[in-house]
Amino acid sequence: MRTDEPSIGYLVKAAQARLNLRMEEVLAPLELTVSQYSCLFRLKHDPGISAAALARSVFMTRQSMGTMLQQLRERDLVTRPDRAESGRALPTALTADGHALVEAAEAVVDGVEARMLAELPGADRSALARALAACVAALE
Amino acid sequence: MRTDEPSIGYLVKAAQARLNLRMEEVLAPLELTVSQYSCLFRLKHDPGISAAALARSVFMTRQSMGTMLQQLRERDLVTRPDRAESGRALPTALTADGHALVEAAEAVVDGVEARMLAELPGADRSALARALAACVAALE
DNA sequence: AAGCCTATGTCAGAATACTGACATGCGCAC
DNA sequence: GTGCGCATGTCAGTATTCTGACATAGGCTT
Repeated sequence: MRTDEPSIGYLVKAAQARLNLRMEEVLAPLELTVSQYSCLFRLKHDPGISAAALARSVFMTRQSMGTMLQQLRERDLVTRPDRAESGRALPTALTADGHALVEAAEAVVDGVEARMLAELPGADRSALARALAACVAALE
Repeated sequence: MRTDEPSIGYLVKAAQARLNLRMEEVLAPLELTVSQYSCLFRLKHDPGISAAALARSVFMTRQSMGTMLQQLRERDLVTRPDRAESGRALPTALTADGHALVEAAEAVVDGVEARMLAELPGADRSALARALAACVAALE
């Protein structure tokens, strides 16, 4: 009798927790937290995005993103105008330093993800991605 | 051309974030946070567990668990001896109130998980569980 | 044009979880 | 038996993120 299998919700949390832990380990030498990396990564693919949209894409509040962007700005990793040309949104983007750093970070983070998926054949990876996307959509 | 598919790491984070959000919503009427629910849930299945082991099982530090248990103790949801019979570990368990509350919480949380998996056939659910477990193990 | 709604950015305060540190108690090697 | 290592619990301080609130800017309806 095996009725003690962990729920899928718990497995999702477990996977996220371990992934976060391993990412912290490899990002620490670069002086980056996981949140900061996520932010820079997103900025690389969406330069000029607003802080609020950036926050939503990495599952944070815009207030927290505000303080984080201030720190990244002090390290000259991102740029942000003091005033908006039109509207309230301040378009944020990477500096050259920020771009270089996020590329270095991507290399080590890709290593972690590769390690996580090492035992999964390609077909299983696709199925996992589709299943997770379905879960996300169902909780919309 | 579609080369912008999100990584599995991002999907894991997205699923966990949305799941947490929906759990917060349904647990709020019970005056429970997700962390508190996780703690009570684990205590239901492992009465007498130590706070440190409890913390590990819900991916927190033992320090944070200490403060959380203090709060739960003040609400008479858990019991904890002031001194250990042997060793340092203080065996923690649910009170009758705690047991009743966690069962009510399980009902609403199960609803959220059911909603998350609504679109997935049974075979896909098994595959998802196995894939997630493999990811967790690979990051051990 | 005026009013309403929404989104963005920011300030202030609170909650939550973390790291570092230390004492205590057990088990194990020696 | 003694010393060492390891786990647990707790205190103190820090960091991160959150909620609540407000002002500003644009779109949309009327």
